[in-house]
Amino acid sequence: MSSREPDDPLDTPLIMIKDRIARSRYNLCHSLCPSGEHSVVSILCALEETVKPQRRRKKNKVEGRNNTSEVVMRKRKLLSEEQVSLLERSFGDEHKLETERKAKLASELGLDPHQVAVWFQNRRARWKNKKLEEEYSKLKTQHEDTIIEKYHLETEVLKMKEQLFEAEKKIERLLLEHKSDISSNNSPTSSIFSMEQPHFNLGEFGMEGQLMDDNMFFVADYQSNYVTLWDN
DNA sequence: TACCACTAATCC
DNA sequence: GGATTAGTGGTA
Repeated sequence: MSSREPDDPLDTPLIMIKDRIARSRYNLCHSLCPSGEHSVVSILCALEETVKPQRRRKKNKVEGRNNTSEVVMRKRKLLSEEQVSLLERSFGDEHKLETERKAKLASELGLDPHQVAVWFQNRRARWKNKKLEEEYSKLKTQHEDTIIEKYHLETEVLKMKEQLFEAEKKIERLLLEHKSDISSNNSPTSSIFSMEQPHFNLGEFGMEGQLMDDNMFFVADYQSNYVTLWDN
């Protein structure tokens, strides 16, 4: 009576075999990607992509004379206009084809039920491709519109930044002027905000400003009456 | 078993 | 060369 080796697969529980396969997968991936940057699944998928076998269809063969097999070209029968028309109408009603409907259609068309099934299969594929193309062109248009809008917004932001920069420069210049006025003991500038505080005309930026103290500048927006304060 | 993706074969 | 028909293998 011969006893099996302890490592005989037949003696190994299924769970242990699965565990070994998992560990082998991990070791393989680790050797391919030691940094662990790519997941086991992504590496396996990539490997499968690269070694994906091309499916080659065998040519139809028939038994020839003297038991030799001959390669024959498959004859493809084009459907008549009436057949296609009825199939199209049926497809328009419902893209799926139940067994009963298939048999009924096949008998009405004088076709093999398998031919009807294949026709529906191919028709669904054509329909899906068309939908994808439509969806693609819709998304492409949306994308192009978004790019144009982004460009306009970016241009606007640049203009506004320029305006802001100019306004800040002017404020700085006026503050300096104000300080030099004080030091030379001149009388205070008139203001719409207050008679005591210095007022700055920033009309070209759509606003006017007033110095509240050494660290605070008060700005009124003409158009929206919105009032802002910021630290100088 | 029906369905799908992919492909080959064929027609026009 | 595009459209159509049909074979093949994988999957739920």
